[in-house]
Amino acid sequence: MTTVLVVDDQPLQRYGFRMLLDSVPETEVVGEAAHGAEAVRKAAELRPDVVLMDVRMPGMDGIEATRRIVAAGDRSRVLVLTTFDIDEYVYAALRAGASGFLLKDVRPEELLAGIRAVAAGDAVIAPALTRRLLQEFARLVPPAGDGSAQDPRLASLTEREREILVAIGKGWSNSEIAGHFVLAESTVKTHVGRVLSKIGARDRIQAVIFAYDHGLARPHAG
Amino acid sequence: MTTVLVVDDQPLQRYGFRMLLDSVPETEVVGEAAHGAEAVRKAAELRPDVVLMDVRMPGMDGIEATRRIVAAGDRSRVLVLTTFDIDEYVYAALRAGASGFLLKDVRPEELLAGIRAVAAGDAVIAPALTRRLLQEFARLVPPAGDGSAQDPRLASLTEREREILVAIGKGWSNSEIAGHFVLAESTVKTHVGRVLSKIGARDRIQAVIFAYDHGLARPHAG
DNA sequence: GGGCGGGTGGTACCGGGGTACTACGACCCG
DNA sequence: CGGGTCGTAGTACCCCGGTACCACCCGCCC
Repeated sequence: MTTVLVVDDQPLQRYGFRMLLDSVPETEVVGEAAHGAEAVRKAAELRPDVVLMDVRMPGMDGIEATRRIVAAGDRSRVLVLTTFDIDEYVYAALRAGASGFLLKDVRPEELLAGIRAVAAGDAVIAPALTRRLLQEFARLVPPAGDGSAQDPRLASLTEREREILVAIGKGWSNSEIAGHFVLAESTVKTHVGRVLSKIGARDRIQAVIFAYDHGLARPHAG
Repeated sequence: MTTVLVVDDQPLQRYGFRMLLDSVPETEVVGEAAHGAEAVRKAAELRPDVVLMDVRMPGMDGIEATRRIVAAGDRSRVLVLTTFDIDEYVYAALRAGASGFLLKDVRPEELLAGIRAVAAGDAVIAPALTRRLLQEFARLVPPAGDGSAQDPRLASLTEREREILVAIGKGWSNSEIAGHFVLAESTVKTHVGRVLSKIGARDRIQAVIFAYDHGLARPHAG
């Protein structure tokens, strides 16, 4: 038996969900909420297996409510529902920790399958959204593990120059680089000058950008 | 009617798929292939709506075959199947341009639903994989614009100062920034100075790094 | 040996970047 | 009204970064 909390500001919509979910033996609606704040409160109180969450609501919206419910760590999974397939909602919901994202025009059996999957710890995405998500994903991932088709400008650097470029990418000044590699500052200047010339950067700022774009420098999000 | 090309090195597996797909009126298997090279050739020849592609095959594997079929641009969608839920396969397949990824233990009706979705231009992911994909996605995206758990230094910036920081992140000089925003260079210097002070950067180079680390600047790998 | 590329140094110069400080209009709020 | 924030703008000053040019050493290879 899967317990469900239905969150939607439209009473009629909640009624529809309740009818559907209570009509099958495997799910049971244990509570309803009309807005985000109530959803957070009831989720903490009822500890449902799944929270069926509408995105657009007055007051605290579904995204923020999702974030808080997930942060509470009560093992409740959140399945987000929306009328429109607006991308920003999708991304925001996923960042908020939602386990799934479906459109409201989902067929009943698909919704039930979605709830089943989410309750089991899996995740679901509406097929229409999955395509865009995959495109976005493919766009994000490639720079991480390519390795073969690297920039010829990068290949033209000597070992030492690459080290210098990495140091530039860390934001070090010439004197700091000199200190780190035990070199004269004039030597560092020579190296930096050659690096800039080889990669076609007019100054070390664009060299930093080059380093980030080519994976020589990596975010460490502090 | 959806035409399907079945690609698998196991004859018995192909037979199973053919029986299933030909048993319903909406799909028809128009061809089979036993390895990647044959798959690429037959896809070009038969122009199926959907290619059901096994990942593990002798010779050219399903990933490479997928890449070539997608690159051919014949509008064939590739639905990748694998026995194991190995992540690297998933990511590689998605990068290769696959429209879907399902496990071989999928229930027949889910496979049919998947083929239907892919033929319609949507995408599908096995629920068990979707969860991991979403986690990965959430890991990749958050720096883009979280809103809650973001750096207080970033929050302390005014709207204008954030714009300036983004411009700095693009590698623009003060005069370029001035030109872009139609400001006096002295004004830009004032803004830049305040930005550096607020985020605790000693010069614009470290501001560039800050921008990248906090998602205000994005790699564009060129 | 001589040439060559890479790494290491130096000097000299100049311009952009950063700092310090000041100032004023617009706007909001108590 | 006064006070605060924000955006705008200016002047003056100094220093780091970038460039140009040169020089030496080392290892390698023709």
